[in-house]
Amino acid sequence: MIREKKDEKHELPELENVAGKVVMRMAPSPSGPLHIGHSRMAILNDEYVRRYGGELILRIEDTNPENIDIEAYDLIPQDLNWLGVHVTKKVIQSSRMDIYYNIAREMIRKGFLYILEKDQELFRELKLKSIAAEERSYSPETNEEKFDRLLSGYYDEGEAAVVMKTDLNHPNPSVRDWIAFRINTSPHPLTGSKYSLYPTMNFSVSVDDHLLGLTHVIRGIDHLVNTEKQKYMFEANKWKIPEYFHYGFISIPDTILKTSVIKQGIKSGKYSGWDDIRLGTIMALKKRGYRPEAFRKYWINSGMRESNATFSWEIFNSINREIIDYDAKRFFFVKDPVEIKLNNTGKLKSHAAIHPERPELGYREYEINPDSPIYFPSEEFDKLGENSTVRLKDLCIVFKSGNEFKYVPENNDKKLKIIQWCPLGSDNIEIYKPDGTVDSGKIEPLASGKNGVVQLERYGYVNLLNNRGFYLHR
RNA sequence: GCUCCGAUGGUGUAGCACGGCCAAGCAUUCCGGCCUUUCGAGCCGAUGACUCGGGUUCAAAUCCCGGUCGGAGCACCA
Repeated sequence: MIREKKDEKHELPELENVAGKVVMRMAPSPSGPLHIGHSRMAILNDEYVRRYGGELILRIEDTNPENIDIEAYDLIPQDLNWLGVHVTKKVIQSSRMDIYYNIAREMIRKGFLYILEKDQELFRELKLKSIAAEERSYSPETNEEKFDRLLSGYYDEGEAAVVMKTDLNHPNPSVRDWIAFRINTSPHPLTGSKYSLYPTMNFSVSVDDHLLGLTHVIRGIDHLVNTEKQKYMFEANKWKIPEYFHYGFISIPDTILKTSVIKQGIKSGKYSGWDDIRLGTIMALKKRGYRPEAFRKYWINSGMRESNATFSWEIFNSINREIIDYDAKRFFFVKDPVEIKLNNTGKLKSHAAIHPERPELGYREYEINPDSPIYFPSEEFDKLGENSTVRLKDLCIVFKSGNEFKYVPENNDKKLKIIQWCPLGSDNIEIYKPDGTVDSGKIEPLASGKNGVVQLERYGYVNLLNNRGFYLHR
């Protein structure tokens, strides 16, 4: 159904230097589940692997024991799976510590790494002046000895580190002799206190990108400098350097994404969980009724530009609406209902399509007895002037008279305001909105017990879930 | 401050690597009209952009230089 649409434009650009298949990766840190920003890197990588064939590696980067949420190891793959991202291989960095140690030892022997026993303030000052720390010229033997001491737990946090030799005259001070390993004695959720010497991201990423055979790396421009740092690793070891591409930042307006903020909010009871619909997590967006295809289409549409941009909920919603509309059944919802009499003398019958473009789905029909009131949105009622005529959608025409309506027979006036209503016996429902507010009211009987995305006419698309509603978008 | 990146309508993009086919395409929003017993969908129409200044050239959104603005990095985080 969705596939039939003609998406003539909006294709991702070709990658450079593709020789046959590609190997790509996404590398989240396990601090929490994925949010909409992460979905971009996941989908972009997935798209290219689909196009060229090859492997898509999920590499969980958990070399900083202080920034790990154990739940994330499961939540991340779940989110990716829901997004339709096809991971062919999963790697967890904390299970590869020996690999990093072995390569480090090799590099120490070759003189590419040295052990620093100096406080970081001084080290940083020296780097700013392009001056070598005295340890830089120590022999490989001395360094290997110290490395063993480092591994044995001889040093405490901050007392020593392993440094990658680069170029002390590099114009960017942070590229000069960067830290390759540091000590962190916090317990690791997966490995406990087995290790205390952890590689920094620039070291482990380089090693893994090489060992896993990455051909292309696409990542955000925040990694531009890291790419430069990592190239020193590749050059020192004579490894083949992957193709890099850096895309610009997308700022996502009006959306709570920061893991630390969310975590704090969950803890304090402000948010109900990772899927609280006020959040920008994949789980929350799923709960509201966004479709995975919408994410994919949006990110392909917005491409891989290096300039920064703003995420457009407008466009995202429009894409999603196109996907869901065909399957969204129509129902009436009356917010803040008031009971209003129609003063009809005979029975009235309503006749409304379940989906205006799909008559085969049938109709929603209700009978309104004489003297029986209906539910009507109070706000709309208050706005109506005395004697003004409106059409109760799919039911009849009425005019306002005091606190009641007066029934009038059909007329030919096509320009009447049309307003939804609900029959007596409708269920109560609460609709939770992303801004944190809740709309409560009545939903027509035929909708009761339904789950999934529906369109509440003149109100918006809502995901129904166990007799509650979660607002999707207009 | 230093290093590095970027700049097309309200928003998101196409085009720029090989200057002319671009008095700039598409999507979305807004506005108007049609259709319609939804403020959804559909149809028609309208408004709206190449950051600025120089240069090269017969010709520049596309190449060069400078300014401006925006962003990223300057961690023993990723």
